[in-house]
Parts: sequence; structure tokens; C-alpha cells
Amino acid sequence: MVGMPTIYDVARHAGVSPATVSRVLNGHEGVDAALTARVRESAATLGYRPNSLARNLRRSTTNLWAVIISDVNNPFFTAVVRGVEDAGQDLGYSVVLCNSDEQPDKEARYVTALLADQISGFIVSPTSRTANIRALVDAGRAVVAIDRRPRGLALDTVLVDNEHGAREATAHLIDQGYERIACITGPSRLSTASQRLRGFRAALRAAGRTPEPELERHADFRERGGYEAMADLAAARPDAVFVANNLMTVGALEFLSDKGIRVPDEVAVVGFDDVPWATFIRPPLSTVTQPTYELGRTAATLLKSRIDDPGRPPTVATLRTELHVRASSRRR
Amino acid sequence: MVGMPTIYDVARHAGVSPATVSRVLNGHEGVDAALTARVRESAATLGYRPNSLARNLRRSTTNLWAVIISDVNNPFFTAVVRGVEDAGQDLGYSVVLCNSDEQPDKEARYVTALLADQISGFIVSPTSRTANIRALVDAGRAVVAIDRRPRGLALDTVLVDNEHGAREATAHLIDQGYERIACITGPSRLSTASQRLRGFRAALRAAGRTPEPELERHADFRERGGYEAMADLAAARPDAVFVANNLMTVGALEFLSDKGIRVPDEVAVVGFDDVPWATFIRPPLSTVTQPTYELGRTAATLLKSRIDDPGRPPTVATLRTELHVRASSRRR
DNA sequence: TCGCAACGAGAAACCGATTTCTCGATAACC
DNA sequence: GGTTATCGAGAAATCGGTTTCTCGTTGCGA
Repeated sequence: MVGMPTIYDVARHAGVSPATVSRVLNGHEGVDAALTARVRESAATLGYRPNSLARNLRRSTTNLWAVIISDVNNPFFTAVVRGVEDAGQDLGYSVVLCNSDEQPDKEARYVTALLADQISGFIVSPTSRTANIRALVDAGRAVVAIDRRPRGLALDTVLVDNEHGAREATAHLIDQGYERIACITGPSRLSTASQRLRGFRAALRAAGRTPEPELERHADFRERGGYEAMADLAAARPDAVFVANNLMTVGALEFLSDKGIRVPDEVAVVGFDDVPWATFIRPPLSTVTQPTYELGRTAATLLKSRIDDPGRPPTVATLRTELHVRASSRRR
Repeated sequence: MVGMPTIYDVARHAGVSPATVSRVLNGHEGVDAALTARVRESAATLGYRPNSLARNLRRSTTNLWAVIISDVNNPFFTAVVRGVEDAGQDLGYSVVLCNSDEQPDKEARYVTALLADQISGFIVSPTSRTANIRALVDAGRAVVAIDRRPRGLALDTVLVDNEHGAREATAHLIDQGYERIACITGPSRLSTASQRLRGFRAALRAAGRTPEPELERHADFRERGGYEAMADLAAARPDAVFVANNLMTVGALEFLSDKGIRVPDEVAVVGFDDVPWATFIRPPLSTVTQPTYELGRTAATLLKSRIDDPGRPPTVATLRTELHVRASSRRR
């Protein structure tokens, strides 16, 4: 490896002290204009780039953020990462990606390793065990939670307005004239699942209807669960269904397809979560999309201001969902 | 931030010098057993974790790898990243994710920034302008290219056997009894596109057929290109089509659906690239899947051995694809 | 003209590890 | 018993920046 020039080389070349070079390059005021020019020129000539290890050691911080997500294959999380990464780069940070894979011990290993790395900020997705997040907070690190509010910790958090999204989707189905609207939601212990169910019921009540338990199902947020819940619902003869998560939506569609039940003529479908292939499914799928990219950007913004002002009281940002109506829920 | 204990704290606590602590913790031989035990105990008691900034500054390296990919939303790349990340963690490295977004200047910015960061290894996806990769190599950094062989640079590279994959897919269509088999491939300047076309033709010739230019199309590897190429092909009345990339496959399917052309009864379809939603499309889509996760792991392995032995001659690893036959290409 | 404040820039300390250098003690050999 | 390897462990240098401390100079007011 060719030795890169150091601040001492630049200082010698410009005939000044390393301290002055540092001041010039960091934009500190009160350096003679002539010197400033000489330093800049020398730095450019030598192709000098400050060694960030040394800088960070002295400042005891880094320009690194870590994003700990539970599944790098889930398009929801990758879109978030992309938002964080774009915003981070604008602010001068690089992003380290950590894939906890739903395994608490893997996550814990990351946390201890990253703590030693002087990482300046963390963005953590909800699936984490609270103890791990707490370790970060206790070590005085800047932490932002996304998608779900961590229990018992006052943190900067970026959430999605699940209730509103579910309500809007259900209202749309009512508006289209569907009579027996069902809901498949996730495990009741997950706040996202219960919030979406609450929105579903609220929309029904707002239209003067009464939610019927026989038209509601809890499943596990996975494809198979959606399939089985839909099969189970069939006896109740719904003419529309709101499915509270992307994978379960796929499962429900598979059941309908297997049984030759036409969408939307016999059963209309609206799904929650962005599904990149929503438009490619036949018929194209109506969805409640989450602003994933914006979610990442917002988390980055919050993280930055937390770093700049560690004493600031925690804020919670809630983002709106957007209803995309496609053929799967349109009366013909 | 609560001050974390330093090596000096451990040294004081154990009644030895910092040098000895360093030797013990790095497993250097020839330290008295009693001292070793004292040091270990003190380190554990204080919860000491070496500051990796200081260590890396001294060693002038880091435990960081950078993966520069062109699109973090493309499932192909995220699967690769996941492979790199898993393997990297086993080897003691963290992975910094960089999304060049197909923009050469954004990529260049990353390269200069990362060079200053003493990143120890790079894994770069093909879309990069060669000049950027060359800058990394010239700076003496360990670099592994993935998916495409960079022109004019002898590098460790991990490729996929595109020709074989295309050949197998086409042979399958021939085997199913299709007569007029078409091919939609990518821009001819991209090696992946031309290799897949070559495999397509080879399979035809192996079956005693002659490739017909009117059944071949070049498009841009994007959805719209696939749609238009399929529209253009329709006049030639193919009864099957091999599409050389995931997004174009989606475009082709959309055209067929829009025109009411049934799959596979009127036109059979096989796509190249893993498509996570392949089984959810109706009919389920036959695909040539690439071993994306393995590709990432292999790249990580190569990078590690390059770091350990910088003088080693470059190796090229080529991975096999796998044909998944589903309903879209099965005679009924 | 003198004194003091303000200011600009260099010298040196510092961040927290690793690694070389050095020295004292023990062991081995003649 | 004396001299020389051997070895273990501490002192100090080092990595390459940033930041404090210090000092010489200038400018302004009295």
C-alpha cells in the first residue's frame, strides 16, 4: 500500500505547523488568508485526505451509524436502510448494516462489538429485545427506534400510523359497496397488529356498522397463516377482506386462487405493507403502503439531532400511510 | 457517555503494565500464567473492551469491509449483502453498506471517503466504472468483484455461470416440446446479457435447431424494456420465451396479461434471476435462480484470503445456477 | 509612548491501543 | 563462581490527527 500523505507532510509542504493545517481544513476561523491558501493548495497537491481513524480517536467518536434490522431480505427493511443511508451520507455518515436475523444473541453480539467501535449512532428495528437497546442507551449512545415503540424506554421513535392506514383501507371497501368485510390481522401481542385491527373496527363503526367477531382472524404475519385464516374465514362468506400484512396477503390470495374464487368479483382484497410486486399480481393488488424510505430518512434526521443535542427530550414521529387502490378491490 | 475502561485502567487494576495487558488479551505467548489470570480477571471485572479506533490506528487497518452495490432495493443485491455480512461477522468484520445507485459520481464519492477510512476490504458490484475500482486497487486495498468481470483488471472475482443457466432453461423449454422459442436479453455491452444469449443459442444448436434473429431481442434489463420487447416479439408468434433478467420478465408477463395471452398455454415463460415472488404470480413462474447468498459468502471468503495474502494470484470463482421449473413453462 | 487586550500560530499534550526497546533477573554453561 | 544467553515485563515511542497551552505580535486606547 502506498503511504498516504499525513497532516505533517502537508504542514511541511506548506511551511506551517500541523495545527494550522488542522484548523484550515476544519474551517476554524482566524487563520491568515495567505496561509489558508497555501495549506489548501498543498493539501490538494499532495492529495491529502485526513485519516479518519486518527481523527475519530482524538474526538472519541466516529462518522459511522449502525442500523440493526431483523431481516435484510425483507423489502420493508431494505427500503428503510436505503433512506437512512441516503440521508446519512448527506450528513457525512456512513452506515454499517447489521442483520440480527431475529436472533437475540446475534443481536447482542452486534451490540457489544459495536459499542467498542465508538459508533456514534444507532437505528434499531423493533424486533430487538429491549435489554439490548437498553445497553446502548446506558452506554450513552444515540439511539432511534423504528416501526415499533420499545417498552419502558423513552426514545426517539419513528412510527407509522397503522390505525389510520387500516381505517382508510376499510373505508374504501365500504365505499365500494362491500357488505361483509373481513379482517386478517397479526398476533395480538404485537402493537402493529392490534392497531391495524382497531383501525378496521373504527371504520366499520364510523359507517354505522357493528364489527362481527366471526369476520376477524388473528394469524402469525406469515404466508401460511394468511392462507389458513382465509380458508377459515370462507365459511363466513365475506365479500371483501383487509389483510394486515404483506406475507399474509399473499397467502390469502393463494387460497382464493386455489379455490377458484375470483378477485375482486367474489372477494375483494386490500393488503397492508408495501409489496413491490403488487402491480404484477393479477389482478393488481390494492395496498396500504408504508412510507418506508421516508421512515429511514426521518430516523436519520432524528438521530442526527440527538447526536447534536443529547439532552433533547425524545420525540416520536408518526408517518402517514398511503392507500393505493388497484383492481383487486374495485367494483367492476 | 460513561467513560469506558481503558487498557490503563485494567493495567492498574491488575497491577501490571498496559503492555502486558495487551499481550495477554492478544494471546501473545510468554506471559506468566499468574499475571495472565490476573489480567483476564481484571478485564472481566471492569467490563473492558478494547477501543478499536485506537487499535486500528496503531495497526493502520480496520475490521470493516465495504460493499458497494448499485441498488439496495434489488433483491439480488440484498441477498448478496446478507451472505457477505454473515461470513464477515464470522471472520470478525463488520460490513458497511454503500449504495451507489447506478451513479458513477456517487460511487466515486464513496470510494474517496472510504479510502480515508482505512477500510480493509471492498466488495464491489459490477455496474461500477472501472476507474473507481482501479483507484481502490492502486491504493493497495483488497478488492473482490462480483457478478461481472471488470475489464482490464486482474481481480478476485465471483461470477455466475450465466451461459450454463441460460442453456439449461432453454433446453427445458425444448424438452417440453416448444417449437418457436424466443429470447429477450439485456444490452449487448453487458457480459451477463451476452453470456445468457450465448447459452440460449447453444441449447438450440445442441437440439439441432438454428437460432433465428427474429426470435431474439435486446432490451435494457428493466421492466418497460421487457414489456416492449415482448410486444415486438409477438408478431413472430413464439410459443415460449426465455427472459434473461427478473425485471424484464415482469414486463413480459404484463404484456401477455394485458393482451389476454395465456401462460403457458399460448406462450411459456422462463425467467432468469431469482424473483422472491415467483411462486405468488399466477401461474407460478419458472426461473433460473442465482446462488446469491452463496455468492456473497464466496466473495467474503476470497476477500479474507486476499487480505491475509495480498500477493496471491487472483482467482475467479464461478457458481452454478439452478433451474426451478414451475407452472409457467409446463405443458399441461 | 506605554500598557493591555486580542489574536494568530507553533509546541506539545492527548486520544488508547500496539510494539519496540531496554533492563533486571534467572538459568545455563564453562 | 563468573560470564553470557534467555526471557519476561515495564518504559517509552508510535500511529495521525485535534486541541489546549503558550508566546510573540499587532492594534488600540489612554
